[in-house]
Parts: sequence; C-alpha cells; structure tokens
Amino acid sequence: MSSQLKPGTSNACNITSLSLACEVNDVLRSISPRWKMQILHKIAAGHVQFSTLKQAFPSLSDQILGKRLGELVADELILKVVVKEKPPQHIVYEITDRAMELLKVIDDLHQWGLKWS
Amino acid sequence: MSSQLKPGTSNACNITSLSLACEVNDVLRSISPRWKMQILHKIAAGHVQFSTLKQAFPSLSDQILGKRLGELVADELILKVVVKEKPPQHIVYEITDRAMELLKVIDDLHQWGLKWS
DNA sequence: TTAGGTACTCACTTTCGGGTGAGTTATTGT
DNA sequence: ACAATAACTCACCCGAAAGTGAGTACCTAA
Repeated sequence: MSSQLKPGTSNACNITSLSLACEVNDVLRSISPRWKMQILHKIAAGHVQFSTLKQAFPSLSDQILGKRLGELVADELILKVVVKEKPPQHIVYEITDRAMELLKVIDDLHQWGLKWS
Repeated sequence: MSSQLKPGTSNACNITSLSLACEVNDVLRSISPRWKMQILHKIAAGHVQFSTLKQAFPSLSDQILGKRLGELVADELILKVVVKEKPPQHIVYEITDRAMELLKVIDDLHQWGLKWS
C-alpha cells in the first residue's frame, strides 16, 4: 500500500493536525494517479489481461499501464497470476477483497459527482 | 467545480471508455490536491476563518491556504462570507450541503484506509 | 527460424503542482 | 499617524508525475 508514498513527502503529520488528516491524505494519494482507478474498475469488470486493458483505453500507453499495474499490485489491490494451463501461457490480474471494498467507495464518489454536476 | 480542470487535460473521454471513467477521474482530481480535504474538514469542524485555519495547520503556508480556499469556493464546496456586524469586520467560510455529502464519502475512504492498513 | 504477439523495463523529456519570497489592500487598534 | 493584523495575490523555482521512444525477454504459430 505504501509503496509509492515516501515518508515526509505526504504530510506534516504533526500533533496539531486532526488524526483524520494524514491517513486520508495518504489514501487520496494512492488512488489519485491518473488511470489507476479506471484500470482497477476495468479489471473488476473482467478486463484481466494486459492486452485487453490496452484495448479498453486506446489513449493509455503500454508504459503507463505497466506502471499502474505495478502500483496496484504493490498496493495489494490486484494479484498478478501466471496461468500455465491452456497452452498460450498468459498473465491475468485478479482483484482483491480490499479492492472490491475500495471500489464501492469510489462508486459513491462517482455518484456524488453525478448528483452535483 | 470544473475550475481547475482544463478540457483535454483530464482524460481521453472517448466512447470506448466506460462512463464511470471520466467523471471519477475528474472527481479524484478535484479532491486530491494536498491539504484540500483537510482544510474542508476543518471548516466543517468550525475553523471558519483564514487565521484559525492557519493555526490549525502550522506547516501550511498562507499562499497555499489562499489557493486551496479559492479552489474550494470555485468548487462550490464552501462559501465566502463577509461579516460586517461585530466591529472587527472579518471573513468566514461556510460549508455547503454538497461538501457535507462529499465529506461523508471521504470519511468512508478514511475508514477503508484504517481497516486495511 | 523467423515473424508476431504479450508483457513488460529503461532512459529521457515535458508538464504540472507544491512551495517560497515578496508585495498589496483594507481595516483597526494605539 | 503609524504599526499591526487579516487576507490575500503575483512571480518564480523545483521536484515529481506524466508521457514518449526504444529496446528486451518470452512464448508460440507458420
């Protein structure tokens, strides 16, 4: 989860701030990189391979996709699984329970956005 | 709401992407700037003046605070009100209904973060 | 064996957001 | 009249994030 969050970079986290502050900030930073939640959403919707994700987002480059997938794995939001059965050996990404719960909140955020737009 | 979101900068928003994609991306971008949600939370908790907010976050500069307040006003998450009664004329920030609902979702996000940390 | 697809990584450039220093206007207390 | 405080704005810098181009290792079908 904290892979891309270097200590000190995020917040002052001093005692004068509310406890809410730091953790929320960290969560926001981990979910806000461009494409990240969209990719997660697509994986949840069944686009579980690199190539199918590529097709789903034509304007997303291989490089960024690879990077985001790496972050999602580090965050334990997805699992990288190598499928050896079924001859053309391939890699699939599986969503975790942790991610499913996050997506519920993300969807609430989406609903809020729609409601007040 | 869309004040700091330049068109074209955010997402491809092409037809091949799920409807979810673009809006969620925009919402995430509008809530993720550093300090923004913390400031909003403080205002909701009753720290309604520039100076009291400053005190609440010692490591936050005047400049960034001013900038974030401007964004929050543009997003219609807070209202800027000039109080002329009570001699020392001052400015207070009032939270909007829209923001109260957003804070509920932000709190869910916080809870998610705590649960899985 | 060689061409093609999958799934990347690395190095580099560009863009953007956060942060700093200085200055400004308005009001008010002494 | 003067200083102080509140509430900013503007110009600039720098580091991180986003994006691009090239290359690589592996597998497989022809």
